[in-house]
Amino acid sequence: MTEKNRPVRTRFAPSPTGEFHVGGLRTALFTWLTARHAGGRFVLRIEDTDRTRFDPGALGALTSGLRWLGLDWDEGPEVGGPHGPYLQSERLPLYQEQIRTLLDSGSAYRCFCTAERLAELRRLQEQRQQAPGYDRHCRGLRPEAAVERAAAGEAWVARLKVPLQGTTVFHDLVRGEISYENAGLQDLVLMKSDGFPTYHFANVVDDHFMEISHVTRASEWIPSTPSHILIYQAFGWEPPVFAHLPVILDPSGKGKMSKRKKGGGGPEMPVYVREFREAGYLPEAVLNYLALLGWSDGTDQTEFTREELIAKFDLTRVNPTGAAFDYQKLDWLNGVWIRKMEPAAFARLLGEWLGREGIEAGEATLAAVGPLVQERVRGMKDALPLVDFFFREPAPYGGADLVPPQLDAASTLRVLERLSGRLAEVERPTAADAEGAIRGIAADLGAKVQPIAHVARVALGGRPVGPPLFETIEVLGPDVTLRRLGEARRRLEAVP
RNA sequence: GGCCCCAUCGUCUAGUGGUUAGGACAGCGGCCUCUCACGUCGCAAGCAGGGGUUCGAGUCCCCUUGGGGUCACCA
Repeated sequence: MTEKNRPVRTRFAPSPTGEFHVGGLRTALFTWLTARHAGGRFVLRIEDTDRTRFDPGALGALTSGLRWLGLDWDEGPEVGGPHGPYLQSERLPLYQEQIRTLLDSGSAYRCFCTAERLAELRRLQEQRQQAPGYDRHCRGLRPEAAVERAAAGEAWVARLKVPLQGTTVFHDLVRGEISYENAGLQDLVLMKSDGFPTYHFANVVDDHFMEISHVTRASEWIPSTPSHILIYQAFGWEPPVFAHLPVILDPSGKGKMSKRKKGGGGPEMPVYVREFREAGYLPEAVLNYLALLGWSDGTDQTEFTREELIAKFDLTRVNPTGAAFDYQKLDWLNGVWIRKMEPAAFARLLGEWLGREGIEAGEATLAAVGPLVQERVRGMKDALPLVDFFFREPAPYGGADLVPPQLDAASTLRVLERLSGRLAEVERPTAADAEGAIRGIAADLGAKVQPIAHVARVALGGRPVGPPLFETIEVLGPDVTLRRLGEARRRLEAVP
């Protein structure tokens, strides 16, 4: 009964009230994929009917966040379209006109109850342990009398006249059949006294006139869906297909992910789209991860490109269960996508991140350093401590840090001296030269390569971990290498 | 509290009456190896509980329990 053969048109309809949350991004992604998969249209509509919560910066956060993941909209702000305007605050005349239809047909009625009366009503209900809700005080008003009071300037809202009996059923693409007894539904407000529509009313009117075929939204909207259906019925309109997406839970799995949570004493985890971007996550990884959060194609595939998602995404394969956000898996996927990058692209990205740290990196060095770390990082922030010494002096270290567990200070000093000597024999040591030198020293001293490499690694980079040593020596060049080896010797000798 | 939704390893999931319940992340161990990663091999880990239906239930039904959502002139 809800199956349609009309063209697929989906919409993402956020309200501009602040930051763009990942949960919203995931909803946008599923909505966008539904349209793209079917070759339909994706609409962006801004639900700014609450003037008290409006945030002027929110629209920009929304559009830049969507663009970041490559979720382009066919109709909406900035691009226009045949069903505009796409900001609800600019569609007020439409809502006024439509509410009149409902008022005239008796499907809606004017309510003059004041905020004070409503508050008192609620207080009494609470006191008597009754279910809260409007008591339909104005439902019985004679229409003519209501019109007169309104004309006299009395403030009013329009409420939906919900049937007192019967059941409202709808088919949800994700959960199947959902039904509600009308007796439990409220006569909800359609138009506010300030002349603005409520979400419920504007949403239905716009979805109808924008010819939306599939309404995809968060599952928190399930309880108001029967009311929406009743509005469609009051107009005599055919409702769209509904698909309520599962909530994204906190990493702990307890409660929905809303406010930022702190990892066990660790750094703050991003929750806003902007924060993910600033933390150095790749859009490919976020797209991939979000798609898997609540959806699966039924195979073992875990890595998906945007194109693969478009080809395979299907709302009916969305899992109804709430899903906990797993930062570790996102991090892993980010590493996967970093490794998939073209080396040149990675080098460029690395350069940008170094730039933010105030490190100016030459293109040639970047191109040489990039491949050394590309497969060893999961996030761009991991790259800094791995490569900084190529572009500036190593982090300060103590002479004792040079000495590996397998050697003593005297032999460590010998390693430093011999390495300098060997490397100085060649004009410009290549990685192969460096390898020969270090393996040779190990053989001479009857030691393993590991401790010898440790000494050199600390001497050159200031840390016991870093990129592959031999290549590092080649990229660093003879001047820097020999100078740092000499510096290391001085530090070692300074140890008491 | 009323109403609605949900329930497979710690996490994300596959499963559509007959499977040794599969994969991925994380964890642990081995291999690779100049460190760290990557890669690779392996281990551990799950059908919330109870009733039915059935020759046979993770799969269907009911109850319990647990979790979530929602009850505004906010969306």
